Amino acid sequence: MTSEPAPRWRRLEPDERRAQILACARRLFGERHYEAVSTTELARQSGVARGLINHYFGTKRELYLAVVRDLMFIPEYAVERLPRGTLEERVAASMDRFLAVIERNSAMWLAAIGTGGYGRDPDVERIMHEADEIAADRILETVGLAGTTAGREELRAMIRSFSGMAKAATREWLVSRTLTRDQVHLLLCTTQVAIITQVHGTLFG
Amino acid sequence: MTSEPAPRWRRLEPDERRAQILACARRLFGERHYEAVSTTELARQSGVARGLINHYFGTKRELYLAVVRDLMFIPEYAVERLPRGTLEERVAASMDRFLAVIERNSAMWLAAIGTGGYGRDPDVERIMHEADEIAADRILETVGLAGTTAGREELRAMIRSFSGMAKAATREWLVSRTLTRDQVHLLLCTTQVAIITQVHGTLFG
DNA sequence: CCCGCCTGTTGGCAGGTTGTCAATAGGGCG
DNA sequence: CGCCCTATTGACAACCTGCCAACAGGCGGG
Repeated sequence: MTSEPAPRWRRLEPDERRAQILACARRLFGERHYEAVSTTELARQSGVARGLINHYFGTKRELYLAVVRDLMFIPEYAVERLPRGTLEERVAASMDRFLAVIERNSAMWLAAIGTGGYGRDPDVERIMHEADEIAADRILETVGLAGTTAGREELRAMIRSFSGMAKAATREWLVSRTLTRDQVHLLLCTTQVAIITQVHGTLFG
Repeated sequence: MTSEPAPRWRRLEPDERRAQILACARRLFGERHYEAVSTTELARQSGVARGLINHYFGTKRELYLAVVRDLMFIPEYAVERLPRGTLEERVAASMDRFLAVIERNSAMWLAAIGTGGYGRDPDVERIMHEADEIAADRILETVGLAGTTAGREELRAMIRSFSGMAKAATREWLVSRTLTRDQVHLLLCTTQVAIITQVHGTLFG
């Protein structure tokens, strides 16, 4: 007659539970900064015991790093089928796709480049650096310099520096609203072309 | 006969004590990130009771913000007596002074821009933004566009974006050692000139 | 259909951290 | 010399994090 007592908690697959906690962490870390989020609250909002978070991620810090790593995965804008044309045309086209992706995933992008808690954090810095490396490779392909050998590392370093400007510029566009999309496009295209033709050209032309 | 018992602690002027704690905090936050520094250690190394830190700065967070604010005060590279000449020459000269200052205070500079570089933390973000504003004004003076009215805000926004690249580039130079000082100089000069002549010129020329 | 085992999950403990506040004592001044 | 102002201390309460032994959901063998 009496139905069996409803289980007090459901047993999930590790991957599933992990993803659930990660999603909740992404949300909380997204709206508040590191130290303002306690594992206690994280556990409560995830609907699990606090100890489970340590079981899956080890430490609060590692959970945070997992979130950052996760956010850095931005759907890549297809590089294939880029129009053949002058350097300027190809840069303009790829930058256009880039901004389109950013615009569609603006929240995620801002969260990703805006992540970093406070204080210099070598771990976070390393993750950001890896992401910049990937972006640099993509740009090299785009502009058809993927096979360059002379001054390759310098060029990559300059492109990583350029990424710093791209991040700041998209923030001006999407957060401060002080630049329009077209202005950002012009700014980034001009700069990128200048770096490739003038700077890299001067040094290793 | 017995000399009077040596006082167990010295009474200092508030400003003096405040500065002493701040100096210690600057050192510790410079070598480790926020959460890895405890107020307990801060107090011990400062040679004061932990409670005194809260008395002077309120909270650990506010102490941190005070450090950041302090670090952002970089001795300004004199703008006066800039050589009269072409735009390129003036930009090159001012950039040279800029890099010289950076080189002399590299630890401080890296701590400042590494701090939050990109912070979801609104307070830190606001401080960094103020510093960028000041830098933008200085650049405008340098290139002799301080009086511009057409597209002034857009130009400032672009210069702030440029600051993002300058930060990343100095990091490549001083931390990763992937760029030389000369290469950074060339990169920044070329970019800045391109922004002013091509981008700003195109839009509001 | 029931039982036993594997392992996902819990809950409480120990050490450490932060902000507060009443009490203490340095040292300048009348 | 002694008073008084206030810089400074030390202890307390609340909280947080990492750890771990114990518990129980639910799948597979008998």
